[in-house]
Amino acid sequence: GIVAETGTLPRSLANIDLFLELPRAEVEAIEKLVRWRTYKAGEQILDRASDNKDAFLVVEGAVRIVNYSRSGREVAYAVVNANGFFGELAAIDGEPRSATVVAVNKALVATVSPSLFVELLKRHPSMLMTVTRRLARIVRTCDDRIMDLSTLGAVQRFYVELLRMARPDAAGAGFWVIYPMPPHKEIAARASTTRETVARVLSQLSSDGLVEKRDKVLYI
Amino acid sequence: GIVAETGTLPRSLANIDLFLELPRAEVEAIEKLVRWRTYKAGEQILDRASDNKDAFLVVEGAVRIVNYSRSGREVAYAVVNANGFFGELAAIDGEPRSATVVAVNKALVATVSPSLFVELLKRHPSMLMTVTRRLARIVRTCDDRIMDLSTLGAVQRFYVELLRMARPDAAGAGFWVIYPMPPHKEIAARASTTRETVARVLSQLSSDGLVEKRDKVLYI
DNA sequence: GCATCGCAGTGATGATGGTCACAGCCTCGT
DNA sequence: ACGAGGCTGTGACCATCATCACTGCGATGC
Repeated sequence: GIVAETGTLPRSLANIDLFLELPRAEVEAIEKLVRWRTYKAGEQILDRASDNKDAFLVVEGAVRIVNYSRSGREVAYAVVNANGFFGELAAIDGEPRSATVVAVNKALVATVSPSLFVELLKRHPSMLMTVTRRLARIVRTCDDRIMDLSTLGAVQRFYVELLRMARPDAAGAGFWVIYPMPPHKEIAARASTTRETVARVLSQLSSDGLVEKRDKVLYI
Repeated sequence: GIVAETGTLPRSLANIDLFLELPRAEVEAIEKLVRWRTYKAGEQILDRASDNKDAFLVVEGAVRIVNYSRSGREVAYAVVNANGFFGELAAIDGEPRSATVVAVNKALVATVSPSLFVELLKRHPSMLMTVTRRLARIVRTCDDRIMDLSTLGAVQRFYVELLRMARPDAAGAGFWVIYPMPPHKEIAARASTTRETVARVLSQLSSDGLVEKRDKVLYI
């Protein structure tokens, strides 16, 4: 759920996507080999500059993968939800960290040493295959993004980002909704533009009657 | 070599990076299961729109991975040289092609059916690992590029592209050289800018004495 | 050897969008 | 309940670059 405010923590890796195909016993063994840690909302989990090479499993909460340019501009790469993982890159190739990671919500995260991670991948080819498929998906996403950045203007990028975020309305009619409407700042980071542009275009769309706002956006 | 003008073709997969760790016998078996084809310089090998899902091994020559926007703008992703491979994405995840591929030189390419490719990966985890590492490298490259596109101006992107292409001069002194100087058009595609901007900035640099041209560029 | 085509250089122009600067609003925490 | 700090709208301005439009030049083919 969004946040289980209830005091303590189910330190189980049973639901982690990566381990779905592993025998229960093995997963329980792994649970004892990882380090556990909770992070507060907004807390930094991993810094681009750090020389840490661990892989991370997100057990509860969610996490944003992000990067800051020298000039302080924020570029958002992705969000990893509960039961996902991140930090595979450095664990696999031993190169330096390529991005910074911060907790969105309060989050419970398990840390896996790179040697253990690689060991597991070697022992369980199906796990390796999962990682590979994930990387494949990431590559596709990145390629698309590069295309967008290279060929579209800021406004258009914002449009497609909107579309990406929107899901067809649950209750029938041709609406599309963006439910937890993220702050302009964040949309801007995803579309690689500025807060101001997002605000402007949004109010433009709104006055054109294309979108309506009520804590969430409605599409016509 | 650049091009072996000598008539025919050494249809061997012995040097393909992917197979380096495989026993010779196995590689020879594979040689009989692939389709062979040569392409002329500039010929299109793979179209973004095609529903083909094969993987490809580059035996001779080189290949450019590229994409065209609706407006005809070209975005260059990468170059795959002899002994490399491409097309893994679709072979792995079965999704549609994400890019177009054209031959740079005359090229000899072996085509592997997706089922065989996956089969091989399953049978040889070390091969899978190689593919995974390659994807990891690609992801890193893409991330960097997204950063550049998001935070740098066209001119600066061109600068860093120049730097990326340059290698320290073989013979001592503090020069950096770009040897086979690609046409402006192509540099522009890599840096996501236009031919004109490249030309302009280049002549600017040149009049500042920062670079000199003589079929190849010299750095001070 | 001449014609052709693609590459290279450069100017003029205009749209796009980033930056700065405020002013109103929420919303949370105490 | 009230302040503070973050989100949001919007105006003015101006740098950046893509686009268009030509002009040489250098290969390449017949």
